Amino acid sequence: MVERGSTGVPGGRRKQRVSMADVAKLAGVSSQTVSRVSNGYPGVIGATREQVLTAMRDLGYRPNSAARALRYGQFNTIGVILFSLSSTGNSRTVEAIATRAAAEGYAITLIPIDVPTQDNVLGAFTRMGELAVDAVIVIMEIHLLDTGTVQLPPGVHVVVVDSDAGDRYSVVDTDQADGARKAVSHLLDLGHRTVWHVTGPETSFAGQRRTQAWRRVLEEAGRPVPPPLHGDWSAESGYAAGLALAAQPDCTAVFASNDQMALGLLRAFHERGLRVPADISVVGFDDIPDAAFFVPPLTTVHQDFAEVGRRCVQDALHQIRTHGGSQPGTDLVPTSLVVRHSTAAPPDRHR
Amino acid sequence: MVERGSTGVPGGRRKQRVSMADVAKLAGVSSQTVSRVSNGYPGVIGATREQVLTAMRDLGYRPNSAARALRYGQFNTIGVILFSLSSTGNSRTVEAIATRAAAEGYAITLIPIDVPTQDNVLGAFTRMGELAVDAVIVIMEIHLLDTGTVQLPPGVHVVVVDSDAGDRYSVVDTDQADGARKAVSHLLDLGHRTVWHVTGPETSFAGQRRTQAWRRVLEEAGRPVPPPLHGDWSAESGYAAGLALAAQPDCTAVFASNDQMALGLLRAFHERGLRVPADISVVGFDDIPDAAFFVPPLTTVHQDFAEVGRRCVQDALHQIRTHGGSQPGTDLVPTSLVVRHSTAAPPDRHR
DNA sequence: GCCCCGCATGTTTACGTAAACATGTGCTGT
DNA sequence: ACAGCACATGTTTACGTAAACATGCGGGGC
Repeated sequence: MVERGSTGVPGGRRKQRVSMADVAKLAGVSSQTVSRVSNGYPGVIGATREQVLTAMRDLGYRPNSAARALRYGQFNTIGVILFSLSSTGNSRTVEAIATRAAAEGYAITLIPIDVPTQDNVLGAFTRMGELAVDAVIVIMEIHLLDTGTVQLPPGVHVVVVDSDAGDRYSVVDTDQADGARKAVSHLLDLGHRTVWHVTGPETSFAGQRRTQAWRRVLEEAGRPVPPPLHGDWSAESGYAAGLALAAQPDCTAVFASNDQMALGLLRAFHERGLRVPADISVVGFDDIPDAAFFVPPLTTVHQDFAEVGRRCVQDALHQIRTHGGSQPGTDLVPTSLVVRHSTAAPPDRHR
Repeated sequence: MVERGSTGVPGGRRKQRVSMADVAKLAGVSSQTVSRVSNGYPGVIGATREQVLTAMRDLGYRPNSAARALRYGQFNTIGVILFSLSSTGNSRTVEAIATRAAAEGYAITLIPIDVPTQDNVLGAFTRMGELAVDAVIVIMEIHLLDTGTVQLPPGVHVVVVDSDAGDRYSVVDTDQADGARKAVSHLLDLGHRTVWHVTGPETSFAGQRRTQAWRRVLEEAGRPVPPPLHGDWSAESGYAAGLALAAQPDCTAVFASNDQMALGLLRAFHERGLRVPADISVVGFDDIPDAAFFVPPLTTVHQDFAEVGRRCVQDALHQIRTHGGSQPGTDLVPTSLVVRHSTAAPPDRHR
């Protein structure tokens, strides 16, 4: 008989992972008793328990979660499908999801999608299907999924962030419209005749809703609606928009659809010699940590990403526990306007 | 006999997930044949294969990864333990890890640690041990682990980012020292007599190494070494440091240990009427996307987070495939200096 | 024409765990 | 003192998959 446990490689161990049977043998008990100790069940006498615990320590026993999952039919894992972690919002949402899930004893499995083509998304869902996942949280413009093509594996519970798919899925989202409303109203209240707007990409529902709300507020107030400038969330696109806006003599207030584009605006205005907020006011959206340290500190709409993440997990767990008992619908997380120093009344000549 | 498949809950299905046996029954074959088809093995005649595929589709069969993992003894999953996703660097590293891992057919499981106490870290490792994970990537100051207390579960392969634990673990990291050297040298080359410095937190090895390199360059050039100012990576701490530095009449150049603190510096200097770079030069570290749109655009050290993530996964996979065959050691990813507009020669009076 | 071999498919088994059921010991109550 | 029961512990089984081994059929070589 060859001793297969020994190997010449330092630290190179066969995958002879320690199982309950091994512990049981060493402790001189049955594997069921080991199981009971491992799971903290009562009905094991002190001395036996000690023996088992000692054996576990000596052998470095760790339960095999695959076997557990197989036994229980669930994995204590939530999958997160997302397009990108680069945006502050996404990474903070994911962090909140992970933290909350950990507190509930769930792990998070990340499935990133490089390029959001139908194929890739479909692939991600397929992989999720094969994956050990009890529920899936999708952080992505859901219309990319085109429900006709992409079939969510049945029996997998889904929560969607940042989408209008509330009729089909459980949706958690920031109240984009209300946030935008607050931003635009704030500028109008300061006395600006109207508010210009730098949008997010057209593929973004969050961006679309902010833009809709911006338009709505202006229309309701009977103000002219300037043509929106199209951005892509990046500071660079904000900078480009800022150069264009600086050439508009009647532009005294801008609502940017996120803080990074607002940063680009600030730089463009600074370059063109426009003082913020004396000559022109800027409001952003997101309230990223850096926003308070822009020059000048940015007035912006605060999004509670942590709360979004928390509710996602709550909803996912609820679906898991009730076997999909919850109805589709949209859960809106409120926003708040954080007023800093990038907004003020318009210059006198524009009054 | 009660039919347990039916339930009154809309969409609420028992966990009667479709198994190979179900497919086999419908297709009129044995489950082994289904297995063969599922895994694309040869030795199944066309007609039979078609029958099985049809049955799979009809029932919506998806393989159970827990059973697979149990059978094979591995999970095709890499765990990532991290302190925070909030920092740009971490989230981009994680994104790169996830992307690369996905390309290799591995999933990523995230374990966040709220507060990096020994207990929490230990808990995370324990959970990882129980988790279905073939390797672990730790993004964290490793000295928090204090190897005496925290025991990595044996048989789990580990890669560490941002640490000096190269003697015990496989470490992948940005070449912090070289990056800092480039930053400080750049400023000296411009004619500054010396360079002030805002550090990262003392608990950060990355920060420590940047600070060491800063000091070393000054000493080697025979320049005075001003007392470093202590930051915590946040723009706010950079702002505070900036206010202090603005009061130093002989300070003409500052190296901030990351871009966010540099942002804080820029704002403080702007508030104090110091022009950057005419009166004072600033260099950051990281090259976050926004840095190009600071006022003025920031000269900074570019870190290739994506490459770090990629190498982490490569190393982890290598360990998995060779059963831990790789030796501990440090794999350094090079940096580059990106010169923008926040640096210039010192004002004449300081020449 | 018969034997043997190859190939398609079926059967058995093990992976590690834990519920369900089975056993056996000692103590309690009358 | 003995029935009966509570409690500690052991045994069996199922979870879904796939390797290893077994079966059975048809066709080619002699």
